[in-house]
Amino acid sequence: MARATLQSSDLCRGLDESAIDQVLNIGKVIHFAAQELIFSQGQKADAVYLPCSGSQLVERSANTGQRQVLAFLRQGDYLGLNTSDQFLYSAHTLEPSHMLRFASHDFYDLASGLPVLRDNVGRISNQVLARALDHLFAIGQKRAHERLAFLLWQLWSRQAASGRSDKITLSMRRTDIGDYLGLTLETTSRAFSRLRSDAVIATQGRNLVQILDESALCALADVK
Amino acid sequence: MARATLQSSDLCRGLDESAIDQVLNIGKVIHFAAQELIFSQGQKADAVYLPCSGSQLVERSANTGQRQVLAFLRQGDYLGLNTSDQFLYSAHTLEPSHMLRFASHDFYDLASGLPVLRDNVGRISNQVLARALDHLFAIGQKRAHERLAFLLWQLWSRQAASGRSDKITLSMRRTDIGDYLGLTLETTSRAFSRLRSDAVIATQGRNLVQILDESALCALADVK
DNA sequence: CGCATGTTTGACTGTAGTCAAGATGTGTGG
DNA sequence: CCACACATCTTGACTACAGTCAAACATGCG
Repeated sequence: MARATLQSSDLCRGLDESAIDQVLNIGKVIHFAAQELIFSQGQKADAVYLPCSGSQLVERSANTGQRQVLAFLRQGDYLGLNTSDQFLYSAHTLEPSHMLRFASHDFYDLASGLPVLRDNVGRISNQVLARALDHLFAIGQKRAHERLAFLLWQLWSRQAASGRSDKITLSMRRTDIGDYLGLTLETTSRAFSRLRSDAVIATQGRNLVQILDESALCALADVK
Repeated sequence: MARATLQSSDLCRGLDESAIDQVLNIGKVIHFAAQELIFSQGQKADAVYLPCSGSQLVERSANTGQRQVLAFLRQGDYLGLNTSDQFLYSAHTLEPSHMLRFASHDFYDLASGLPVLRDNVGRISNQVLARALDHLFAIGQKRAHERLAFLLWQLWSRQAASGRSDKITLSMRRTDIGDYLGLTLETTSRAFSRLRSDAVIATQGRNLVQILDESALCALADVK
């Protein structure tokens, strides 16, 4: 599983088999239960993680109890790559997950000897920033149901990269979505209802969303 | 001016004089008038800039006319460092400004031969991301006057790095502040009034803010 | 089946947005 | 140097969107 994750990752794009072996060599697959803490905000940033299976959540919380969810992760994403010496956020799993873990010093030592890997890390940093800017725009400028459309489009387009389907399975709660979008869970729920009644999406159970009108979703999300 | 900017920059931290000369060699100081465009969103990202004087604004706008201000810059900041092949945002000056400009290929060629410079670029990327996450948290979770406190604290603590003073000169309009904080200019203005009546700040003219109660400002901004 | 957890909906409140008028700066030309 | 005109900012009145509190409704697990 670890090898498959690496081979299909942007991180190892352009690396030959032997280089991938070197990367694999310093990593270790760890299993986490659902809702298990991976690391905490403020903790020494001593590791880099690659999700191999399951889904994870990245969040920042304040003394005041407020919480901002920063990202939802899955296979193909990265965790802990762009940190100073302390983690600026916490991460925990949503579903049971396998994560490929690298000790930071091992990882950066290896990267400094593999220019391709090093460049990939830089490229990924840029992607992470680009995503943060999209997120910022959505939260700062859009209305509730548009923000939800933005998230659904994000989730959908990222999973579409693997297998084409008009369905999304949500592994997070409404509260998590709300905290990602800067909304309460009630407003989030109403946003779901609105997209449903506007026939943009349909839902089966709590966690399965079907996209009925892709172009409407894009328009609301203001993408493409 | 360019040399002084570089010497005091995080970008050139740890570089010796000859290395700084090399950097200086590939750069060129350009002067911009107030409110002049530096580059546009979508344009090929062919340059990196360092503000030497004046102040600048980074923004993203949508087809719908909505605008999110992403950052206010001044000496000590960076512009265009963390981009893919196209700029993901536009930048223009607020005041007349001198900017040190590097062609991207020159800059990255040089960086690949100077490990210290390369590492500094990575560190700066992380700072940029860290700031974006702070921004995200503020917009997603705080109320209007708290968001303004957050911005004032940011501006104040960054200028405090140079010379200690309890005053901040704002080079941007209320609209710009509103678009940075995800508020309208009217709400922004009311937030100023509120901080004023709560004796957190005082204002002299439109653009000069005096910080009366630093601890209240920090508490509202939820920092430190 | 029953309970716990999570979600939806309803009624009401509060914060920020909109529209509009008035005040305060800022720059220019007489 | 003053007067005027334009920009920008502030304030007010009203509206709309999202937040709060609360109850009813699902869903899933033991």
